Amino acid sequence: MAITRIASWNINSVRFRLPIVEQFLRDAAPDILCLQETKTIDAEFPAAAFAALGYTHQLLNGQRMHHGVAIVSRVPLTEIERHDWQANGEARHIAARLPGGQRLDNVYIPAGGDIPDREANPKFGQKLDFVERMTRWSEMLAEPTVLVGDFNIAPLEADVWSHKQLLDVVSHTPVEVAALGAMQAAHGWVDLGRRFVPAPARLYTWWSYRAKDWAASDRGRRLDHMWASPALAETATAHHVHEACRSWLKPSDHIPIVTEFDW
DNA sequence: ATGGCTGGTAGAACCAGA
Repeated sequence: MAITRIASWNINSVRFRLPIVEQFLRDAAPDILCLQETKTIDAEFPAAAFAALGYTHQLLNGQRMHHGVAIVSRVPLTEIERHDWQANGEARHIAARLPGGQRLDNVYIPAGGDIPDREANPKFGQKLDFVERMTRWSEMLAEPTVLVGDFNIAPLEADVWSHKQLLDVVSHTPVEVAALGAMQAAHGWVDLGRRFVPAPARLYTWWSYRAKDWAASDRGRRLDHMWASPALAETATAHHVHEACRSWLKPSDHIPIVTEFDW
């Protein structure tokens, strides 16, 4: 058996942040990296830079300016499909078939705007609808799958710096947490982050750019996740959050997360 | 309690992120 490392990172512009992506790939050496918020059309994706580091297999679903996802890999993979769970043309998902037959889904769930109310803020309703459609998809999904990405929901009290102060803040509201819980139950998804770092231990993947000192204030949230089908979850051997990347030059506001599988 | 920052694109008294 060998170890396969899968990483996920909301990079907040893959072109602007190419130097730190390259540094991460050198340091962490994942076999596969799933990116969200690439913010570029596929024709301008820095394909040659990734290929130069050995990540020659690339699946791209980008768009101009916003959103965009990609999977770059040192092992062969083929595209299965790309869902548009908002039915509005936004590039938020791509899925791959891995060499061992496993399925890998990379998703960027909508942030949902500022106001946690469907009527006052249509983006919040779109976010809930997106999760609802992923729940219907999860119910039907019958193959061993790893689902990673920026879910933009921090479900547990220990996933945020202050449960009480974030109850009305989009990403941690009870309605979002309930929707994500329903999605998790629909396939029996195993939360790999919490399998290896059980609550109530602190586990964050995002810190706002607006803090003067992100590490000192430590007002983090766990917005990025890796889930696996029950049988596949048993093959996971380690999980890491690369918090140091938040302090790198020109950082993303998210950090990369990695799970190792014994495949 | 509020405001605080960032990238892309346009050239903003912008938008979107979360």
